[in-house]
Amino acid sequence: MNLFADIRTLVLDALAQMQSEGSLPADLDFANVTVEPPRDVLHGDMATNAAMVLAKSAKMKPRDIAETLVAKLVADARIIAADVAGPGFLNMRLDPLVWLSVIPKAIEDGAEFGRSNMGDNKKVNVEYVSANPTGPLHVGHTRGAVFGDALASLLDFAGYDVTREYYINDGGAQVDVLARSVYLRYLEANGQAVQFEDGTYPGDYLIAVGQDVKAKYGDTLVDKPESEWLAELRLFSSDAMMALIRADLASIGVKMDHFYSEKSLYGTGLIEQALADLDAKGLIYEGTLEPPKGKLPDDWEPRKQTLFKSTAHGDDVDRPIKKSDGGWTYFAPDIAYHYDKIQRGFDELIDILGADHGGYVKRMKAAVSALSGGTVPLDIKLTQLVKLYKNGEPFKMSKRAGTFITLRDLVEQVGPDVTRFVMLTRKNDAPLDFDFDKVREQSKENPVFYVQYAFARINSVMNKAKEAGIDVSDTALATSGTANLAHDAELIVAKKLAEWPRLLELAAKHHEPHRIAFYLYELASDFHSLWNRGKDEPDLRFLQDDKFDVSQGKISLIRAVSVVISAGLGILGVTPMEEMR
RNA sequence: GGUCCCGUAGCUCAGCUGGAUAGAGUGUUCGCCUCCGAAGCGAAAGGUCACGCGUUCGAAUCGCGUCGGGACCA
Repeated sequence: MNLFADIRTLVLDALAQMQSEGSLPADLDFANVTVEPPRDVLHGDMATNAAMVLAKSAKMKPRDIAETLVAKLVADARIIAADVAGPGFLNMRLDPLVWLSVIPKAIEDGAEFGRSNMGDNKKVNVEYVSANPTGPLHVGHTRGAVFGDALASLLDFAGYDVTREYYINDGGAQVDVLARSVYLRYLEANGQAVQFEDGTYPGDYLIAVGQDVKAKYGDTLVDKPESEWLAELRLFSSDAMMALIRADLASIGVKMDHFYSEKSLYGTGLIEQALADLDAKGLIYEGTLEPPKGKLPDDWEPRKQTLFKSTAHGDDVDRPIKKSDGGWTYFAPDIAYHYDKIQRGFDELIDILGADHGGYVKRMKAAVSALSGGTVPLDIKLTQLVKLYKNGEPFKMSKRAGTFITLRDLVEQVGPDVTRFVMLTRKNDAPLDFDFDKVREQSKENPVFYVQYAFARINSVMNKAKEAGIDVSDTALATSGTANLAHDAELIVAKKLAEWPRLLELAAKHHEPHRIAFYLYELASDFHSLWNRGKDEPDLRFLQDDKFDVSQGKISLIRAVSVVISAGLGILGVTPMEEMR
């Protein structure tokens, strides 16, 4: 149920009618005709740009089209007034009953209210986190995890068939580093004094892994050359790290459908297959790249290598896929991985990456475009840095000393709900300030609590109503009737509720879950406002002495608010709080 | 040198992919608890949408350029 879509259909029908009557040319494109909430409520309930958009191709004055359209629209029972304003805007006022009809609908649908089929069950793969399996997740990963997870839920709610996926970079040199670091911890567990030099991971989290290695191998690996334990410890260590990472993800409610191992690509021929596909399209060649412009790296020298002609698909330079020693570049398995996603039949791909991978976007898009023949869109969302603060003071992290803030720290200090919500109160490509103290503050300044507070207040009123003997079950409220909700202040809230299905589709279309967080804040604000008006205007109080039916109608309104809040929070992965005392 | 992101109220940020007089929070000033949760509400004040051209009925939004901040570049 999307009232804006309903009215747009009405407008399009009216336009078609005008065409059949000859008051509008036959061949017109209505695609750009929109029905939106007007910026200023004084203009009405909904506005359409139809007259202005069509004026040019119809070779008519906008106002002439609008006048005829007005006559058609007001014939519909839902439209009680329509008029032309400004350059040709058509403002409509709807019967309040139309707005109020959203209330029983929301209550009936519950957490499913607003679910859309715009995705048409298309298969979407959302790849996120994908941190190297070399240690626990830190703050930056957390933002990617929360963003990707909320986006996945959002798309699911919008009718897509979503797969949540994590790509494990377990094939590269950083896993060697991990294995060597674990070996040092293993020696330590066997009573040796060890030193962590540059190029090893000194973090405490490997101590336990070293002890586990000892438990499994005893002292049999001590004093053995690297060649005898490296392969073994690579596997052991990366498995241990993935167990750690899965636990981290679970602690903020992220559950992947699929973990895809880079290592599993090797030896299957998939890389060769993907590159053969590109080769068949004439996109692989042996060549020498131009030297980069500007300052040259000291060790730069021209060199012949195997290149992917990514410039044919929008990249700035062609990219090497083989190193001079004949091994794959890190790009080659990534191509194969995305090739595999396409082979698995996804209609759309989304990658969530940290902003430091920005340089990667064009080449990956080029690869997917080439591999899929342009049929599978790849959207790459970059999440910007998280700046940590404590009491307003920047909180420094030192990776060298191993004192970086982990996802676990966040969850322990502020909890998963606050972490998730706060990370979604900013657009993904805007830097985020995360203040450990402010996010726990219980005030309006903190959006998490503001929204939660609204939910708790509604719950509180409903409890009061129940004590007074009013039936506040959803089945009773959905049929209670909304005839008593005639006040403008109440209509404001109903209108905000009616925006939910539309907002959800827009958020899904643009891959921007943060819009939900902002919407929930606005909805909570409208509710708090209505609540306070009840102090001056007793008619607006939710509980009306002895008038059970009137009270029930008013409670149905705020119950609809709490339904939408919990639906919205559900998509964001946040649990609503029944009470906050 | 190049690529990508960003520049909106004193501060932190939205702005529904081109719509009407650009909006919230915070801060400042002033009001509201005998009353469903004041962890809240209302009002005032605050703007050259970084700057300059261009595209058109119409630009914070799209294009080009300049300046400034950030990320990245075998």
